[in-house]
Amino acid sequence: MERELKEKENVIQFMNNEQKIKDTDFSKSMHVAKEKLGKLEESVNTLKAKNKDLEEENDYVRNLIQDNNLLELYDETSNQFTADTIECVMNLQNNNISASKIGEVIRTVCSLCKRQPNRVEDLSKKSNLTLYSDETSKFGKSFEVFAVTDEDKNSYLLGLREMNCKSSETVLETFKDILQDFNDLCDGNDVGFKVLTAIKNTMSDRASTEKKFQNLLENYRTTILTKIIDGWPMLTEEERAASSRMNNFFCSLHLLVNFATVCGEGLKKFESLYLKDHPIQTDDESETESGTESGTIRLLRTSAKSFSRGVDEKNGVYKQTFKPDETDVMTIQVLQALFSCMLNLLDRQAADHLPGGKYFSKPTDISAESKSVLKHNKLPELFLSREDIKLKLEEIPSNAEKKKALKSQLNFRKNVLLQKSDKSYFLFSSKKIQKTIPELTEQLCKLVDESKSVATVESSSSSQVSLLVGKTIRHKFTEGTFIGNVISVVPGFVKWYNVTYDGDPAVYVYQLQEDYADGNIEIVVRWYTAHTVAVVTFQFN
DNA sequence: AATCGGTACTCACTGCCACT
DNA sequence: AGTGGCAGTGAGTACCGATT
Repeated sequence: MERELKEKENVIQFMNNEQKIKDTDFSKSMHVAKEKLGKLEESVNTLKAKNKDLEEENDYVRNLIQDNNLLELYDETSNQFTADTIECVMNLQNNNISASKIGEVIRTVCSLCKRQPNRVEDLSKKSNLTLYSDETSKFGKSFEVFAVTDEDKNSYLLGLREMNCKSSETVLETFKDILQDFNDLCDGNDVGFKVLTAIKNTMSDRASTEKKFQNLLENYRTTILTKIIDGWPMLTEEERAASSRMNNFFCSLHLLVNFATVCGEGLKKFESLYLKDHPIQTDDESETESGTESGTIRLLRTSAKSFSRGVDEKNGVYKQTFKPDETDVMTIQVLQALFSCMLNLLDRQAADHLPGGKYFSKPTDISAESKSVLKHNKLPELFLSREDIKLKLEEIPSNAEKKKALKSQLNFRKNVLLQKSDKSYFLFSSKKIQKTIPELTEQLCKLVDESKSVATVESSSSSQVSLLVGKTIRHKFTEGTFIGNVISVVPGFVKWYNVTYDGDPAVYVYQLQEDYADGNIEIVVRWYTAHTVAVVTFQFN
């Protein structure tokens, strides 16, 4: 019995051992299987990724093919015809294809290539356009550029023509020519005239020819209106006047530049007056009167070179301190002199916007009509710069030289000016294929455009913040005059201001602009009132 | 007819920088 | 060290139209 038990035990032990060996075998093979599985999973993953890549590429290529079906004659983002299109039209015209047939030619050729031209903007259906015009002369030739913006501030080039003379009549004739071309181009729909009637505003510099041109244009537009508008004789006198009236605006950048010029002249006058009373003891006679530039500006220019960061790194002295000193009295005199000069200029150049001017009261109908007006007249210059590039390029005889010139221009913008833009604009080749001269030209034009363009979207916030905020005012009440600080505009109520007055902790709310217009508020300089400096009035007449 | 106000271009000069 | 190219600057000039 005992032996039997032992034998069984032995058998069990043997079986156990056997089992153990089998277990390890199993775990071993299990491990191998797991490894295999891992490897398989990995390969599945890579295959999946590959598949995804391929799918994306497929999509991309499919899009590309679809895109390619559409021939881009018109750039939707910049709202202009592409340079290629313009060049194409010019070439067609050079080959004696009549203007009225050009559209048909392009369409036919497109269908031959199994492609479709994209849409073309219809200016004649818009309203309240703004006409920009600017004259320029190069090497004795005069050019006039006409451009238009719509209410969304999209810009269109109407035409760039050479003129034999720059009188206002010639400008008008040139403009009529362009409109006539529009008419011819669109087969008897009077499109040019419709565009003309849609133009409600003009923007230009203050050249006397431009002013005269605006008058001539207004008259011409009225005569066209009588022909275009059905039932013109039925309209009342006011309705006729309203639709024939145009708003003339002038470039505010020119105004800024003129500020500088006027200030320079004012300073010069001030200096000569001052030097009469306070002759400078100097051995060098030539130092006193030299040139027509005012000494102050010259000093500013020199010190800008020595003191400002970036102008001249070697001489950089960055620290600046402002504190009251004995020259402040004169500073006030100089400032008053300058302000009187600026006032003089504003009287002349901004009369329309000052009291008594036609835009002073801000009639609501005008602000609706003038939605399309930009604040400056840079648009014609922009189109002109493109033309300039092409003209200059034509002067270069060989294609290799042309390419070289374009490349160096692009390199200059990239490496020297450090112009930030789409990186592809700086490349000379794409996918190992050298770019053509028109392509490079277009890149350069785009870069020049970008560097010239300013944000045309006016920041509403900055224009809303009143100049009064943060100023010290002398506020006249029936009870007397109080000195106060304008803290802020009441949120949500632009016309209302929070004001505190000296010796009174309370915050008051007033419509300061009305009081300012009535002459009950003066903006004062704190320091000036504290020291009660006797101010010498200074006038240029 | 002369002057003024306004715009734009050309020319000469200057200082800076890179290249030789 | 000398030189050429380049941009910025001021002066001069042309031109147009309005005003005196």
